[in-house]
Amino acid sequence: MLKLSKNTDYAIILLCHLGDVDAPVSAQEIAGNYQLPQPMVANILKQLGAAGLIQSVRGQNGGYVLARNAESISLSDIISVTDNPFNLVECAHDEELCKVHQCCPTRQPLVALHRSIQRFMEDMTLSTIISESYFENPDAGRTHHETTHLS
Amino acid sequence: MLKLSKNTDYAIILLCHLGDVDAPVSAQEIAGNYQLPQPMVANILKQLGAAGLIQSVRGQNGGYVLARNAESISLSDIISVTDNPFNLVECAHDEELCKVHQCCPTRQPLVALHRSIQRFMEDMTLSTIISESYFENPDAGRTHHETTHLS
DNA sequence: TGAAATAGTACCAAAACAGTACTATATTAT
DNA sequence: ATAATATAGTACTGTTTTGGTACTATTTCA
Repeated sequence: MLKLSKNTDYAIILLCHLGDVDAPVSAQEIAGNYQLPQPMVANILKQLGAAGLIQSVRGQNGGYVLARNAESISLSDIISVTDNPFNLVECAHDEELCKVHQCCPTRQPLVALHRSIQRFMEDMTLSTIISESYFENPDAGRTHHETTHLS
Repeated sequence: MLKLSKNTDYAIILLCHLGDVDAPVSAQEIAGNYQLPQPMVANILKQLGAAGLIQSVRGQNGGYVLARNAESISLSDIISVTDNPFNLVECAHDEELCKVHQCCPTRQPLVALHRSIQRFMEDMTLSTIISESYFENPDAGRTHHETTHLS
């Protein structure tokens, strides 16, 4: 249906939060903060940790921290963890999969679209996302998430 | 999962075929030509007809023809018929839907990505798709779909 | 009048998504 | 030590979407 999964949607929120805080943040804390289902948040953080995007700190007062700086984490990185590998059309990566191996009219232009999206996602880094978000708003302090309403 | 539905995938193939032929083409004919499931092809053609992208000719020797010229049919038009309305994120069109109406970090950049994809799909017309496809290959005649193999 | 085509609608199985549950292990505060 | 708090790993479940089918009615032409 050409839309991002909740996993990805949430992952971006989580990572933005982590990118904005220095101390380890727990799943519970984030889930509470953004009113997201705690088990899902925990799951996603686990995945992001396993993928090496964030680093886990176990034990009491533990949580997660970004494993690299926000400039080096791209939207593409995130999506490849939380969504299945991005493939606008099956044959985009593996031409063998093309059933219509006669004269497939779709491949050329759709692969172009695929690449275009891919590039956008690679260029869009977490730091860009954070700077474009409302975290940086003058009247929205780090802990006052109620202050700004999206228009 | 951020991929095109089979419906859309097939629809593009069907429309390319129609754009390449003048006389009405039946669902059966296309399904046979591209080895696609006939009922699905029929379904998709019905939808495209209802949406006004193609025109139906009923009765024996009937079929479908493009309702407008291929320049005026965009990938966006096609997808809006065969996929659910394109929404990379729920809040892209309807901000009210945003659950995290506190300080949603995702909205700005994801709406940007959404718009970028949207524009690409609006600019990509059926005639462009056809001209980029292999229909126009010198050695691939209109009815010889076997001649070219995608590499 | 029968064959071939679309029109409309409804249905079904399999896959993906969204979300949950449970057990084990690590760390720290007391 | 040990209880509390956290991640790690894994497996499960209900709902939605997708992919595909079936059936009946209607139109048109030979």
